Amino acid sequence: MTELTRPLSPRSARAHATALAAARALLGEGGLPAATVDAISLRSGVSKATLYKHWPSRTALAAEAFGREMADALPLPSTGDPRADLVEQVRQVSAFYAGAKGEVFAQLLAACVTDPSAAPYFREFFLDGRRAAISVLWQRLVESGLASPTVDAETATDLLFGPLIFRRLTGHAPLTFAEADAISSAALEGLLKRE
Amino acid sequence: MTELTRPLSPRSARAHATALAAARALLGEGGLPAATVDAISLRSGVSKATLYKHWPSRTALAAEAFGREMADALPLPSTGDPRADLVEQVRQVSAFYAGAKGEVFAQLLAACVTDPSAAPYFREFFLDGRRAAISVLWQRLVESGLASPTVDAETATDLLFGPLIFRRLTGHAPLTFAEADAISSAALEGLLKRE
Amino acid sequence: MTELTRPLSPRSARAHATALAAARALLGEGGLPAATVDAISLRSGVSKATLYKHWPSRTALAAEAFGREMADALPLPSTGDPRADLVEQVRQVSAFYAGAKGEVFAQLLAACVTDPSAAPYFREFFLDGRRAAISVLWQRLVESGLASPTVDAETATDLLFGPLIFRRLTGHAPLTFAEADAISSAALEGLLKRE
Amino acid sequence: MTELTRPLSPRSARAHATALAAARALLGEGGLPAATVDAISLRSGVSKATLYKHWPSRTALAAEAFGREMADALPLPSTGDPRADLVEQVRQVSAFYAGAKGEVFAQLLAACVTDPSAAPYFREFFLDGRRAAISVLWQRLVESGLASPTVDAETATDLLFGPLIFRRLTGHAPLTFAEADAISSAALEGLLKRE
DNA sequence: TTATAAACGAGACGGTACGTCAAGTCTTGCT
DNA sequence: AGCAAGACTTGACGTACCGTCTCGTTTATAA
Repeated sequence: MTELTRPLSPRSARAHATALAAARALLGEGGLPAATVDAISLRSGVSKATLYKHWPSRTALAAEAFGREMADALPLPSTGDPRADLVEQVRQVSAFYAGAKGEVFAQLLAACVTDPSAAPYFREFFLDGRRAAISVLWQRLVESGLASPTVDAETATDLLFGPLIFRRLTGHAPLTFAEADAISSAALEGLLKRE
Repeated sequence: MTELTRPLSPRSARAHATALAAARALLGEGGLPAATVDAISLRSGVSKATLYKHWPSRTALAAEAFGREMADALPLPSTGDPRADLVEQVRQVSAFYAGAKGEVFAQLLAACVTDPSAAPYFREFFLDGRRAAISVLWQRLVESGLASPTVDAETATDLLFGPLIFRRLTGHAPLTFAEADAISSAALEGLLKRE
Repeated sequence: MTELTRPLSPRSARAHATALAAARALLGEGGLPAATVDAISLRSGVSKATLYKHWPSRTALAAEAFGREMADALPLPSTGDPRADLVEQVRQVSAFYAGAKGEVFAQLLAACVTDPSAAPYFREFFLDGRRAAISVLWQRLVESGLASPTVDAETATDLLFGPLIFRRLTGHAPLTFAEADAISSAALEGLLKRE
Repeated sequence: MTELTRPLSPRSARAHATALAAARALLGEGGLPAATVDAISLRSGVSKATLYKHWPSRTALAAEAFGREMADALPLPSTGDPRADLVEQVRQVSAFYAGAKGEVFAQLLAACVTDPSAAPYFREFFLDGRRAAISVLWQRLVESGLASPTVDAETATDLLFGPLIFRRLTGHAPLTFAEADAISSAALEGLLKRE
């Protein structure tokens, strides 16, 4: 448990949860631009003052809402073939980025650049989750002897997803499965051990 | 010549250039947040109305100003060793991202997510330049037989810089030379031919 | 001939007339707000620079256009009965003020408050014409011995039309024939000689 | 109490009053042109957004400020002689129109033509007050048997002040006491009963 | 007929103010 | 006490129209 997830009084917990639900709904309807503080307050019935007692900024609130929603949306593949699992995960994630949720992801990532107070929330509730998932897959590869233990999961994650995210942000190239495969295979060639 | 760089009357050209200079200065002083439309107008003496005739939004203006400034700031290494050149370029770029200019880069990249009208300007005046530079280096590698012609420069660029940019945006990991080397060597392992 | 109506070269005269025609049309379509300098220039093909060589301001141009149009629109009644003629004139004018043209009149009168350079044009091309018409009627009354020569036509005009215009501007009371009659009869009672 | 004068929370009332005071001061210094929204906001410390929550437009704000200021500035004469009182009132009002405040009055009247949203404010806070004052005087005349009850105070007011205001707006004739007397006596001749 | 100077057409520019928006803070009153 | 309601400040945005200016072209008149 971190500083961002301390226990709350029942009343506070209710306000907290209600606000998150409203934010999630608004994010789904119109992305981050729709998740206005006033809109969240209005829909949830939680006052603005209370919102700012729970989160340092609107972006932080949205980041937590988004992160919690995504927590279960991207299940870990587990076919037994570690390499295939990782490739599959990259494909899934690239599909995610290409879709509507990917748009929200991009908006949040962008917003965190401007609003540093939100970054910890985005990391805590979204990025760390993704990263942990990859760590598991990576660990399996290392244990299978396919990947070198000298490359840490951090670097592997960045190599596998950084390119996809970069494309998503700049929109200079499409995010198809083919592209995802090209990237993941190239990256994995570099990451995995030679025979 | 694209649509964004059509020839202008002398008078317009003057206003255009003056505005860009003011924007560049403001970006240098306080990053994107300082490059307000009013501030640019005030400092350059170019009226707001004129600014909005030349650019669709403040972000587009800033993107062009930033891109033009960076055009020469990142020279191509040319030591004769294609692989070393590419590695050196990655190191330089990672240093760039880690510095003050990298902050502005991140702000612009983020702003383009929110403001789609600015994205073409950012691509035209910054990203494409960077991408072209890498293409040259990549071409040398292909010609040297070190890299496979089946991997295009686009993919290579994304693989080499996507991870760095991702780190810069989320701030989850530092952008040191060591990190840059780890990433570039891992990526290159996958990209380059095995002997 | 006043300073405002000096002879022009054929070319200039053409531009002058074309601009006035365009202004008149625009006034008819959307009132003074529609008679933008750009709109007049665009529709007439007369450049803005030329417009400002002929008139000191957009309002002056519009005032002249309006005044010339109205010159013949309000014919003098001439039934032989001077008193009836005057009453009829007041009724006609009140009907005019109540209509669409009256709206434009009000807009021009208002604009001249803000833009003093236009006032002479409004007087020259509109007000003086109206005032002259009343003078004729008033003169007939005086000659008929119905009105005292000690009251000048100026005062009579103001008394007869001031109230109507005041109502038109503030909109606090309607401008019906009944109202016009009430005002004119009351005013005339004071202006005309007793039996 | 009308819709324009509903009760406000203490906080809002403070902002409302402060804004009006600033507007009044600015009107006094530079007339309506000086009563810019930004200027009022700056001087009063009330933000523009708040101003636009309280009033539909800058003109409406200025109209209310002006009207409230004038409320006590033009006291009712009460000499016991109803006719003399009315003449005196006309003289006072004509002096008012001829002065600096009259300039502001003309500007506001003109502005209300362009900005219909402001007209109710000008009526509510200025014109109705003036009109009520005249009604009192007129009532006294009627009660004294000097004026006919068939002429309503509305018409009398328009007849007495319309001409003055018309002169003030067009500037075609001066607004001296002599002129005012000529107008008022002529008008009253028509309005008052013959013995 | 041709030169040439004035006037024009096209349209960009500087300036000023407008009215709007969302973020984040603060007050007021209810529970 | 603590929260809902909501008004307030701040800062920037993008727009509209005015009147001025530049530049290249047309037109009228005199050589």
